[in-house]
Amino acid sequence: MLSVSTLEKDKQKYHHGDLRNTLIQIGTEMLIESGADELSLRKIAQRAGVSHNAPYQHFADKNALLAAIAEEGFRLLGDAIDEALQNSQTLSPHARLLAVSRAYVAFALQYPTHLQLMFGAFASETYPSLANRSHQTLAKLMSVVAELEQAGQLAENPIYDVGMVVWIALHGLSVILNAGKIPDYIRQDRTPEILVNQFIDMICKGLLK
Amino acid sequence: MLSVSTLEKDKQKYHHGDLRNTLIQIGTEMLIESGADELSLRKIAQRAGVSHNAPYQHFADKNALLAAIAEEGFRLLGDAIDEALQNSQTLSPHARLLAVSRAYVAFALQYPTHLQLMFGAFASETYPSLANRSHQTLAKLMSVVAELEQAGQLAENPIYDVGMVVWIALHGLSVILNAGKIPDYIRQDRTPEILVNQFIDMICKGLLK
DNA sequence: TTCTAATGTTGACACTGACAACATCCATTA
DNA sequence: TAATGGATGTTGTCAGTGTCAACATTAGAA
Repeated sequence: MLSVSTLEKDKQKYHHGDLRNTLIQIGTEMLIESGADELSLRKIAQRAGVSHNAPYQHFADKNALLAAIAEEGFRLLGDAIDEALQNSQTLSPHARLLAVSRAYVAFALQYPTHLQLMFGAFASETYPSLANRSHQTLAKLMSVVAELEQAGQLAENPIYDVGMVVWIALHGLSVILNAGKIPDYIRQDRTPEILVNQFIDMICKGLLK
Repeated sequence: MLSVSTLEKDKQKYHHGDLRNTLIQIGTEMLIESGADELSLRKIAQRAGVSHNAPYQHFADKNALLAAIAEEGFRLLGDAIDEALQNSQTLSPHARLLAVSRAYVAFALQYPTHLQLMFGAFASETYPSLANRSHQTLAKLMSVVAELEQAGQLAENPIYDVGMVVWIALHGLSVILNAGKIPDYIRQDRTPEILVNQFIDMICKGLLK
């Protein structure tokens, strides 16, 4: 092999420098591009310009890298929610809840494979930082619920339970939309946004008399 | 190889007879036993006592077999719901809704990998019979909602939308429970059954004043 | 009975995750 | 400054996987 001039911009050092984060980033990209089935450690390593075994210095096994990618997914989801909160500052708590809800489902539809990874069965004890990230995401939902509470609009339920119900509804809707499991005769012409608005509103107001 | 006496009980015929269903059944068992990662066409074929390529006579590829296993999962879920309906015949529509809800979540917790498969991204056009099965499952939920309607207990929402909201909530709760994503400080000591009862009740009554 | 389509087998191939042994490099310390 | 050990990356290898192609066996229709 020829030795590479140190003046080259992308000079190839023996040590990558930040391989761990690079692998997570590339994995995230490939997951978005080609889906979870096409994700292989070796392809990720290759695209990072590193040997097929280098990832094992930073991740115990493939699952550990997937968990890190899932964690990155929660970060992205958190950003999307934050953005919705930013853009709805002047609105009522209820309108903000709907804005956040739409952002959640929009994220789910944009990154379906990510969502599946994020809610896969990664043991919290094995991947505590992943668990933390998911709790942080939930906290963002809770903050909107807290606004409703402060506005005196909440029925008499534990506030945390209200947040959980919202999360559950958003996630259920996301999964069922992604799986294409809403029959046409029910869905009719409604966009995801409209479905979110209507379904979350129904939950806010209650299904029964 | 020695020729096998035709008197042997499990004589090995060249043609299996009902390989397609056998593969689905074995796949279902292995999915329950060892999870989706351990599922391989070759292991399933081996356990069926058949060569590693025999499955390709009945399934275009691995994904097609997975779709069939997912379909079997909807059948099992349907059975669980039917059983809950049987056992609650004397109860009120609302109590029957809760019974079905508990059955749904109980199934999800018992067969977590199945649930993930069932709501994976199988294109409805490619696997129409899987789509049918999922619609049949939804119909069972709808029947309980119809009871509520006939009892005059439904708020003014399209009945199909009510059914969808119930499904969404049940599925969201199932996934989030399976993923272990309810923080301890929220979950406290509540069993899944109690969580189902409380959360579904909250949705029935509404979150807001 | 004959013949053809359905069903099952054998063999091969590229790809994958993982392990072990080795190479390179960086940072600390003497 | 020099060396030395731990962190990082590489090469080689292995069993297991999904899939394709070619072939073998069989059941059922003609």
